[in-house]
Amino acid sequence: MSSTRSNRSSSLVALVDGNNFYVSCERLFDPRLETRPVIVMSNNDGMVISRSQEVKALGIKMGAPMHHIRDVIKKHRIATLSSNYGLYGDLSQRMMAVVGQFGPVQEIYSIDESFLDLSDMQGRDLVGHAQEIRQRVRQWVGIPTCVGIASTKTLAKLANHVAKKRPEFEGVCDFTRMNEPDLVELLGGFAARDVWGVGRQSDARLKELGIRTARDLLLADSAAISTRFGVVMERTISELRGIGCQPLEAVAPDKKQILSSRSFGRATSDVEELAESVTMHVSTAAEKMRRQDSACSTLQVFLKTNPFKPELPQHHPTATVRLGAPTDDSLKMVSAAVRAVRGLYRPGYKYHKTGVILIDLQPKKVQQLDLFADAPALVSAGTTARERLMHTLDSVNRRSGRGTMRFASEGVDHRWRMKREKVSPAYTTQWEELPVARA
DNA sequence: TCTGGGGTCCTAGGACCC
DNA sequence: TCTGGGGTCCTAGGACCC
Repeated sequence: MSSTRSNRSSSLVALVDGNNFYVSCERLFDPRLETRPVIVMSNNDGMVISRSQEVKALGIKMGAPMHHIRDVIKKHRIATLSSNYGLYGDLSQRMMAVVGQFGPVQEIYSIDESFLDLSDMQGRDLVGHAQEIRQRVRQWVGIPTCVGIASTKTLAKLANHVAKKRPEFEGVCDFTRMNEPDLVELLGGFAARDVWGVGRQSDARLKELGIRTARDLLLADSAAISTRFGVVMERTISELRGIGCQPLEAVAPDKKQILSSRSFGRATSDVEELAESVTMHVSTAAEKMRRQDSACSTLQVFLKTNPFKPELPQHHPTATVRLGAPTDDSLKMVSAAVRAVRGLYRPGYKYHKTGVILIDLQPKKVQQLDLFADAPALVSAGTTARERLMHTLDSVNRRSGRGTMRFASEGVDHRWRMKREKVSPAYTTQWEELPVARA
């Protein structure tokens, strides 16, 4: 054991994470929420995706279906809000910009978390530095955060978790300040499930081997774990021991696939409505794809009935659609996808979700040509009329809001659109909805 | 009435080739 | 009588993350 963390001094990683991020965003613009327990709900107001401290204390779990907790909500006067991703995304960008000033390399890991490389601060006051980050984000953006510091990403995640759970750390936990026996003992107080990369399934199987805590996992026989659980879990153990297996990625790599899907507010058996929703998903996904300058030659379309209603007949077909030469042309993709919907559709089922996945993504410049195509689709000099149209479409929608310019086959009625009954205003991204300060 | 959406990586198994 | 072995590619599915 003495050698397991001997090289930990070589790198320093901080994880900065927003506390109850969506709830914090909502509270920032509606101070009345400060004194109430608050829940932010998923799309369609279906389940819990962010909870204030008070809600966590009441034992309401992440992911709980809203209709299971109706009574608790009423009893404790919990405020429930539809999710407002425009708001969260905007505040996220501000938070990331502030955090990024505190280290030479930042990896934005999710909407509310980023890693910072602090390796060049060896021997300096890291806790003080981290407190400064927290204070500035709080002051400039308004979001409370916690910071975990350690020699690897996995340990930094765990340190962050400790900082959140143990008030005595005052929001910052630095594992590199602790000596090894103390750290191992501390980890004995946290479940294996709290470790990044240990999910529900692995946790159950680890328990069968007597591995219950983060400490147990750190001390486990990694060769034996590797055969039973695979290389991913083996890497997790290495990271717990201070051996970095996951470098920081400052530049987000291009997406390898892009998915757009959504449950309906109300199930439908109407093939035209299914086609409308799929048209919308294709155009959303294609716009994202063009933003990263990629093209694709294959897409998948799927329909799903509601799996939570086993008493109804179930149908969840998928179609894989080949497009020929790689393309980023929404029109081409829409017509192929809609054809696929008509092929997949069976009358008599209540569909409650559709989706489109663009797979096979590749940079536009280096694409393979279709051997049988009449003419190269995208390599022609300059831009084609179709490309200019896509460009116009994207810039209009960027400037004036999604859906300003769209395909006729997306329909206008949208009786299937999702439910968002309690959404807060777009405080930071729409002029008409800016908060007003009163004297 | 009522259970999200968007990703990544890994593995197993089948088809096919030499 | 004997019934291989190694490699690639593709797909589906599982597990994990937030």
